[in-house]
Amino acid sequence: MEGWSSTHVSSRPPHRQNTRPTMRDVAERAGVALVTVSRVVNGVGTVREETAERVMAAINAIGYQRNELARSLRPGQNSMTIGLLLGDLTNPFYASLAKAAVEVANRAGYAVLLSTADEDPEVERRAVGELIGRRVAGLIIVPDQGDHAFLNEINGHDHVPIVFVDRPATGAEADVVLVDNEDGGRKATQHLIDQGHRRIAILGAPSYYSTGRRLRGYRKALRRSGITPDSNLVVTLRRGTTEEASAATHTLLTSADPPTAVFSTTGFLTEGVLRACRQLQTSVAIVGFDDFKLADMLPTPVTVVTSDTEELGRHAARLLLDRIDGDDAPSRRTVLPVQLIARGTGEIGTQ
Amino acid sequence: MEGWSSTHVSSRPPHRQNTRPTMRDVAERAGVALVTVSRVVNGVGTVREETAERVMAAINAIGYQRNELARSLRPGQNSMTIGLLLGDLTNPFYASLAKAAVEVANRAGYAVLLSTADEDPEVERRAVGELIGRRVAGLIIVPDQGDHAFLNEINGHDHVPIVFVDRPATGAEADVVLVDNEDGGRKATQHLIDQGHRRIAILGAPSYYSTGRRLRGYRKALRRSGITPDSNLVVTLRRGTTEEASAATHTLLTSADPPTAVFSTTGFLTEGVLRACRQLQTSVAIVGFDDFKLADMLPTPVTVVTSDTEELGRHAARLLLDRIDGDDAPSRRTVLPVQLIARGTGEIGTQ
DNA sequence: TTGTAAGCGTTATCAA
DNA sequence: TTGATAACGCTTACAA
Repeated sequence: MEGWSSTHVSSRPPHRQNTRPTMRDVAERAGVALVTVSRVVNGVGTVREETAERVMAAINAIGYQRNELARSLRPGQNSMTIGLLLGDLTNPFYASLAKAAVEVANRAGYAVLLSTADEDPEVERRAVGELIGRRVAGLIIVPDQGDHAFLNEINGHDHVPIVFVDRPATGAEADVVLVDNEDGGRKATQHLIDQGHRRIAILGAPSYYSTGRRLRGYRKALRRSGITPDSNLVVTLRRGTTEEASAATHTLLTSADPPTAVFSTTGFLTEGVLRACRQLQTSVAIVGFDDFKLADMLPTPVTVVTSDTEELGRHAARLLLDRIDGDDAPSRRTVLPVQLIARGTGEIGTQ
Repeated sequence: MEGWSSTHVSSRPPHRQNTRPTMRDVAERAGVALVTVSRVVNGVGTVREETAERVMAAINAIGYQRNELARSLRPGQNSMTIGLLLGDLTNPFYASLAKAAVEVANRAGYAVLLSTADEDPEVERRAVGELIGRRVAGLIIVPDQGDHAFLNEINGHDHVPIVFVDRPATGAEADVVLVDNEDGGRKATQHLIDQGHRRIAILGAPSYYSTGRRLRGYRKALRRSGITPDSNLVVTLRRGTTEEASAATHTLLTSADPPTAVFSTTGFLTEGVLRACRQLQTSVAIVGFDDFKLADMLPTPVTVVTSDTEELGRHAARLLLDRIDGDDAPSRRTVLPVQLIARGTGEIGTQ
């Protein structure tokens, strides 16, 4: 009853849904076998010049384009797609990270599946699942807090390399690309000390990795200068929003024994500090972690410590591509340098 | 010679490369047929409670996860992936667009392939090819200048819906989601007129769609107020960078008959105008198109006309998903409203 | 309720 | 140099 094996079926079965032309269509049109088309498309094996031309003509005529999904189904092929999992793109930090990573990946022929897991471990877990389900060849992740042990299976047993960016993931062992948070904290604080400040407050987001390291740098700088840390000047916010930072600054500056300087450890927080100052019509010395646009255009240009965020993304992508290409050396930890840009707010002296 | 049809092959062929477990692995472990696993995973057909539990147990035991790539190879299935093609993510406009689109898509179960084609038509064309090769179910594109007729085939014959954002594509017919550029231009200019200005310059990026419409609004507002347009006050930059805008502003303000107000038609340009003013230690009245962070914190807070960029992205994504779901009504053009936010620079009077 | 078989578009293997 | 065939992991008919 099956006619298909004896009769040469020249046209598509009627129930066909996917409408894009396939190698079979090209082959029919060029009057060659399907496998010959494959050889031409991939430039492997041997095909007579004239045959190849006929195939190419057919390809152009019907607008054939290789189906990468089918291709990656074959053993030994990867999907030529990586996954990128990070926070809110509205945060310029994540935006430049993404920009740079996409650039490197695309240039190497990889597509990028972008997913944003906004600080929610459960969302993050689901997102990773979606990406793995699409068989990404590797993952770049800015990990949230919370246990990431579930990634070890992916990275290890499943051989899907993972690179963490900006902070390591607790419970998971993989490559990490970081900025030198501790040195940044130290540099920011030291700069304020150099301007004569001794009562220096630090504003931190919740106990993320970065905040902890920046705080450590802050403490080291104080200790080195013989300044006794005042725990009233160490403020850890609950969520790390601009509004919280603004409120906290308000409290600090209107307290009995206010600080003369503030080290704010993220871009959002710096904005909050600035807004509070404006509202109070005061100014304190400020150094922020992370540079931001127009920082130099504000009434008092803002002094910051910063690192090259795009380089962070580029490096992560390059590292991941190396891993995908088979580099199986032990996990690497890269730390990018941080530099201070003095613009004004950090140079406001004590009275 | 083929033993495979008579002998029950219970273990994997040795040359296996992809190491993730498959339905076959689950089936073996649960002692059922592969198709039963499929039924359980997809919740279709009928499976006895007890059998389903055995299958689920096996799935959890070996950490099975459905291969979406293989799945989407079947007729009538789509890849559950859309493509997003836009400009430099460092531009907050694109970043919010992407954020919103990704959010909507993910929530609907779609993954997003992100590609950035930086104002280069050839790069854009290649990027579209890569996305189509991965069989995206739809495309959201912020089109560059240049002919986009090649997209008609994709949108029409191949049934891959396309939604253009921020500007229509020349030569291609598809849904478009825009902001009301002309009204924005009109509102910005009218606001300056209302403050008493009559010599109002306009700074535009190259003749992109948006700039043209904003310019038209500018002209209409002038005409309506009986102001004769001065062509010396209409400046079209060659690339639209901040630096160019700064230089152009410098030229304008130091000319024999300088304008008393400037309408800058993009965020980058507005920054350039502000920098030039600072450098010259002058101030002119300014209204910018597109809001930006810290606009309200600058020495003179910046007046802008703006629309809801995230809504732009959300709307585009929702429209695309509708199309993917089969909505085949004629192409739609959505225009989002623009509002003016008066902050200071627009309210600087004449002398 | 469960299973067999065919096929989605591609590439690797082997034979002609 | 070219082609027939199996297989990648999955779902949809159809059969038991």
